[in-house]
Amino acid sequence: MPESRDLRRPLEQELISRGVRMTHQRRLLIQIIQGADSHLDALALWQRARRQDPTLNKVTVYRTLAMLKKYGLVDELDLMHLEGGRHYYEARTTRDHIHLACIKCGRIQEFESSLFEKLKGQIERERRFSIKVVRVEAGGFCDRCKP
Amino acid sequence: MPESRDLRRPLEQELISRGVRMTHQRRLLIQIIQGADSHLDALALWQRARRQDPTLNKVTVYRTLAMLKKYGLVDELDLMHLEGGRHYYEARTTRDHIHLACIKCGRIQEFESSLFEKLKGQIERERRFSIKVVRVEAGGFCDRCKP
DNA sequence: GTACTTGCAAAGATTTTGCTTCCAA
DNA sequence: TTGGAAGCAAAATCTTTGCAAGTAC
Repeated sequence: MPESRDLRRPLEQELISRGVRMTHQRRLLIQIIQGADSHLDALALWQRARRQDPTLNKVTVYRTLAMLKKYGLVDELDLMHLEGGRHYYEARTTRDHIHLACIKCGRIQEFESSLFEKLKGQIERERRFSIKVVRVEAGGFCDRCKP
Repeated sequence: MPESRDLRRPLEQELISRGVRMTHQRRLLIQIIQGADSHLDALALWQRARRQDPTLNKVTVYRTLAMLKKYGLVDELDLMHLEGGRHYYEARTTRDHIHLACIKCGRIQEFESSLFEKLKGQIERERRFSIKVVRVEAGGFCDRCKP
């Protein structure tokens, strides 16, 4: 899966270099996404953004997320819909990873694996399918919650 | 990932053996899910069911799907939300598989792989995470749509 | 200045809930 | 007979759209 974009580059630079207009709303939202400790959904992102700019509208959050998704700068996750049907977002990193969602405590773990990379390669080769985004989510019991 | 239930057993038998009440609505919905050629969402399932029983309510479809999901008899898919935020369902089969969604033509392919089985094993071992459901979805260009 | 973006209000899409009636076991 | 299930209507949740006003470049 060749990837020309340098994913370590901050989102703002990335957007500017693509000719996307930088508004202060976008700058704020991007900053929150990049600095987030956990996976945020639109509502959580909006709530954090409002602390800095109370006039920022929820619609702007949705539109900004759609824009970032369009440019492949964020990944959209379901995290097994442990609570409601919302989507979660994370800035795309250099390496794909798997999300493990504990159905008991709700903890989300991330997991990287060369087997995963091999699996992607296998799909691309055997199906001649060009992967643009890939999402792996597992639901189950984490080590702390295992019966 | 040990799996005690015999997944080849028809859904109806499976439900009865679990003491679930069999209504004619459930029988009809299960039959459609098992015989479906493609992945159905709640609306599509309802539309097909209504051809046989015009009084069957959409809410019953949602409740039946929730029940089947609870018992682990169907898997819920997003298929990369190529069109809207709906969920798709498929009867659980003996072997997990990966869904490949073409972002150009919308075609959904399924892919089985021993690498995938190995990957699950690795997760269970290294994280001591007990996987109950796993969902792998890739979006990209299929062989017919590749530029 | 101009085209793109925002805020606001409203609508749209999908799913869930409350409650009464009905039916499978 | 009786507790669980279905139907109906209404609500809840999450997201998108139309349009006037604002703003980055």
